[in-house]
Amino acid sequence: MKSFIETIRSIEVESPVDKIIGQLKQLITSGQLQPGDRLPAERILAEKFGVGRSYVREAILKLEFYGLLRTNPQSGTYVSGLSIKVLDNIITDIIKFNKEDFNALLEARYYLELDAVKLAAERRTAQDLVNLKEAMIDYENKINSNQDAIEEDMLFHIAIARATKNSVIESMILILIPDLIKNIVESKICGDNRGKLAIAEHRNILTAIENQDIDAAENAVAAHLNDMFQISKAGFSAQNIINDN
Amino acid sequence: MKSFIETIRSIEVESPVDKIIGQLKQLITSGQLQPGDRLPAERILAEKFGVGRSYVREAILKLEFYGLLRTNPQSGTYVSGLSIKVLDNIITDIIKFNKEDFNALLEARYYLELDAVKLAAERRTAQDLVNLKEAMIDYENKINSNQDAIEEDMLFHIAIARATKNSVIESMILILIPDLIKNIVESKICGDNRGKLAIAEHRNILTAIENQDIDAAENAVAAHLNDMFQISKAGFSAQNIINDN
DNA sequence: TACCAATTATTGGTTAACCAAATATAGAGA
DNA sequence: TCTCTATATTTGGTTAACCAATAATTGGTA
Repeated sequence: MKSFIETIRSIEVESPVDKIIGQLKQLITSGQLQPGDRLPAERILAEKFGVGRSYVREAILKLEFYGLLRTNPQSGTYVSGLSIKVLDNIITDIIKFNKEDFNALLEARYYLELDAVKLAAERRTAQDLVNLKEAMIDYENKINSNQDAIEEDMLFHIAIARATKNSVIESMILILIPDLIKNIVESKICGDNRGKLAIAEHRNILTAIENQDIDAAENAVAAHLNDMFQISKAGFSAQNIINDN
Repeated sequence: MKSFIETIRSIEVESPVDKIIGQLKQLITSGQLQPGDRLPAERILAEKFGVGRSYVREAILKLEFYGLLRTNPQSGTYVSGLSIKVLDNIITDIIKFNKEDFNALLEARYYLELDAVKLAAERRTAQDLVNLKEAMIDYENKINSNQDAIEEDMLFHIAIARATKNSVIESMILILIPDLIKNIVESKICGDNRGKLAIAEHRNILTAIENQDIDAAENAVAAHLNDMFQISKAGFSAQNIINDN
């Protein structure tokens, strides 16, 4: 009896929303709707598709999650660029959701940046090295004159992300880092001399990337991010103790 | 004048929807709402939050999109355990026009999943092992009876992501994997016997996670994803040759 | 003819009412 | 006391009407 029931396939009832999404996606990917174009009004679409407006709205909402569409209130719904940037919306959402889960954000950043620096060491171009060096020196100047160097620090890390030549990883880091650094500074996790210590660490990272020494690059970043990594690790351990009870 | 305009931050108007999402997410991550629990009815939530029901619906839709909730019509909205959206593979459909970005996505998935499995091996609970084993066996049954096993494959990988206990990494994988796997299968990048090969690979991954052998787990996933990794790697190499000219 | 202000029409946003399916309840019968 | 059935209630789904912001139109003025 069981073997028979196993063979029954679940009936795929394609909901009206999925049908609308499919058609809109088709219109966009086929080029009939270009980025910047305005979609017909929701009421018109509903009539054309022969469904209620709420279905159309739901479909549009979902496509907005992906960043495929952008809605301007009282004006219309527009096709936005269909590049890798569609992921940006999703990444932003994920980070927004997990704003409260600081440990998870720290940890994700740690591992992402380790991945990134390995790729950067492998693929960095001469231009990347110039950019990295520039960002590094800007940072050092600010620190040495006792100025705030948050932005410069960020730019150095972003320069690493750029050098990966991986647009997805770059986007993830680009979105994640500013959010994190803001939090780190506000919560004063780092002591006052952290900035000075970071100078040498940045130099180590750059040297390893320049030499295309992947292992050294990974170790250098791991050392640089170690403080934060320990915080997140401690957080997760605490979590586990709670769960084990 | 420009420097002045630069300092203006975009005003973060937290929409009612974002507030609701934040609160619901908190309830879930804090454990006050466990997987399988039913949320209060939409009308009740709307009243509690002091907003219209449509806002609540929109928030639920988004959380459903990110795999945190599951809605059963006329029954209620539940906190989701392992689940996937079988929605159209929108991300890959959009970016497959740009080969470079597609490779970047493959590569990002590769590194993300390596990170994930390391964390999973470290932190997996007994329940995680049960979930993983169940997902693995479901997959094997489907493959051995020559059935389509895309969904089961996805669920195995998502079970790994869940075992990381890192909601940021989990969310990213939850969004990327179904989209990618569906696309890979549909485009027949892999041969017909790929499914059978994957059985042994899945077993290796599970064993390593069970033994909390982090290195073995990483290697097992690397072996499992090697085909795709080679594709992305080849893409990046080709890119470099172009750049070097 | 060119420009501007007032008006009109159209847009997405929002609400409230209604629907059918799922569930909980109550009561009859064994 | 237990089980089953009929009923009532609750649920998410759906519709239609209304709202305010925007865009288009119109008419008048310089």
